[in-house]
Amino acid sequence: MPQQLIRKLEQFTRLSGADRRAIWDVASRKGRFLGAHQDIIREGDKSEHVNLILDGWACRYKTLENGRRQIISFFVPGDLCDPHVCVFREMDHSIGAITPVRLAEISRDQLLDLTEAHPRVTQALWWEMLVTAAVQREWTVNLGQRTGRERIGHLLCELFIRLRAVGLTDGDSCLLPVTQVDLGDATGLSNVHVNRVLQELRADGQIVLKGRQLTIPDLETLQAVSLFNVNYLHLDREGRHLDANGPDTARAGCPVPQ
Amino acid sequence: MPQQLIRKLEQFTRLSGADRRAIWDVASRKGRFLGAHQDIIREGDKSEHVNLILDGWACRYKTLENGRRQIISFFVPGDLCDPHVCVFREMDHSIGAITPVRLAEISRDQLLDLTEAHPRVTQALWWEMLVTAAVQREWTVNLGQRTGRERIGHLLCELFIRLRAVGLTDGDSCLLPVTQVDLGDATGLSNVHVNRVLQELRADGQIVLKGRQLTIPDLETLQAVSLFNVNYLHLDREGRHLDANGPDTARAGCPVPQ
DNA sequence: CGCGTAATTGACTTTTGTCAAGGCCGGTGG
DNA sequence: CCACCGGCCTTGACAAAAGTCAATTACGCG
Repeated sequence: MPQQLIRKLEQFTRLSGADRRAIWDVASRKGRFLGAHQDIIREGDKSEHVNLILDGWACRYKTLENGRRQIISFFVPGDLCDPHVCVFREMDHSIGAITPVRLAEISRDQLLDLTEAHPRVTQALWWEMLVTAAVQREWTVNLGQRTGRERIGHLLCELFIRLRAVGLTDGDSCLLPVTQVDLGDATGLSNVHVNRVLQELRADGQIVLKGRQLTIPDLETLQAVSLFNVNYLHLDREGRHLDANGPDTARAGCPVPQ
Repeated sequence: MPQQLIRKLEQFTRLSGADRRAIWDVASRKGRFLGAHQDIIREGDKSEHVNLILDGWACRYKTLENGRRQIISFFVPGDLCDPHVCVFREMDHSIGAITPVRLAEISRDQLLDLTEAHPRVTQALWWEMLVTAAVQREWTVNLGQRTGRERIGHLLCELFIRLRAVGLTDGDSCLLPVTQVDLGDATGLSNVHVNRVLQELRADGQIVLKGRQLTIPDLETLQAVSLFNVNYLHLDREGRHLDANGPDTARAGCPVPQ
């Protein structure tokens, strides 16, 4: 079931059959199902394990005292939700399901065993964690410096490319199971403005969005007008220098503390 | 010279004398000086080591094709700049000095030696890295959901509290060696608007800002009107359960990959 | 003292938000 | 099969927040 995670990690480095089986194994132990709009974990809770999204979409979010909500990141299949495992006493944000979600709960010990036995996986999980941080930085840029239209365009480019990296696109189309309110909460725009921006993008032929189906006829153009530079996703097999050797024996710190 | 780093790490857990000496040691090997506005490392460069700020302020930033710049985070003494060491082929952003800066360059191997010998330090460095990520998330919220005034107020609260955590405040005052343009680049506001917001905050007695000296007469009030919740900085000795024991021998993954 | 950077101010424009009403559409129950 | 319901999308009119431009002032530093 964790095809997407494996596929994503292989954007960074090549994994052996044993590596893949080990990932498959930890991801198949303990599952959980949630309905749309349910919280996977809430601000203030203690996070006990890492959640791997197997199916569906989720998001990290925070709600302010004045009631406004910011979506901090989106999670799609193959994403790991909270690597803070056991360092922080409690979550400083919530994670909620957008669609119905199926996830695997991976304990800290399972992860430690996995990484001790599979240094290549360790490297790949490090890469995954650092890409997550890079995405967060890019969101800061998005919210701070781009216009409404650029923000939405940028977000759609990012989501499309991330989905493509895990095999969840179909040509130039993908599912986009989020409401316009969600898009607004992620981009810092009102739902009304999101609506208008989407119409503009549609009118210019830059997107086709009908129901939950998104089509980007010309990704390059959308990227250009959205000031989207794909570098921050680091999808270009940066760990490929490891491909030649057998199991990597270089010292590799473990991406799970304690 | 790395008093601030040590002091900061002790916000999380208690360190032994040997832990502190080991940190002192790696931070004293190789230093570097930069003038204000010089780049410590630039987008596209290969990052070879972790930079520890010993003195001065720096910032992470990105420049878009249209010339606009977003400051993604501020670094003050005691902060570690780029833990991406050697996973990514190249930096996806730049780090620049705001004031003249003195920093320590810590190689990956030094860090690995340090963490292998000092599990408590490993834990603390994990905590530091996760706090950095939490700060980045909070910036996303700041840019997405707060008004100009709240954004500036929030940023000032954060900086003041971070400085206080490393002993760089003096009562209710601290140095704020950034221009209004910098504040704008960090909060997504124009310099003109930053100026007006600062005047409002001054007029309401919420800050005193003269030259590079910032005073916050009533931090609690400023926090309240800025929707600032300190939790995300995780300064409350969350690792204090480790205090009692001697050197911690629990498995601790290393916060430096490869 | 003079230069250059940074801060300030005013007038005006643009972007985005708010409010409120109406339309679409899929699902459900009679 | 159809009417109704609720969530989501769409639209218009207006308001508020923030940006831009341009000129002026303050201030630190050599």
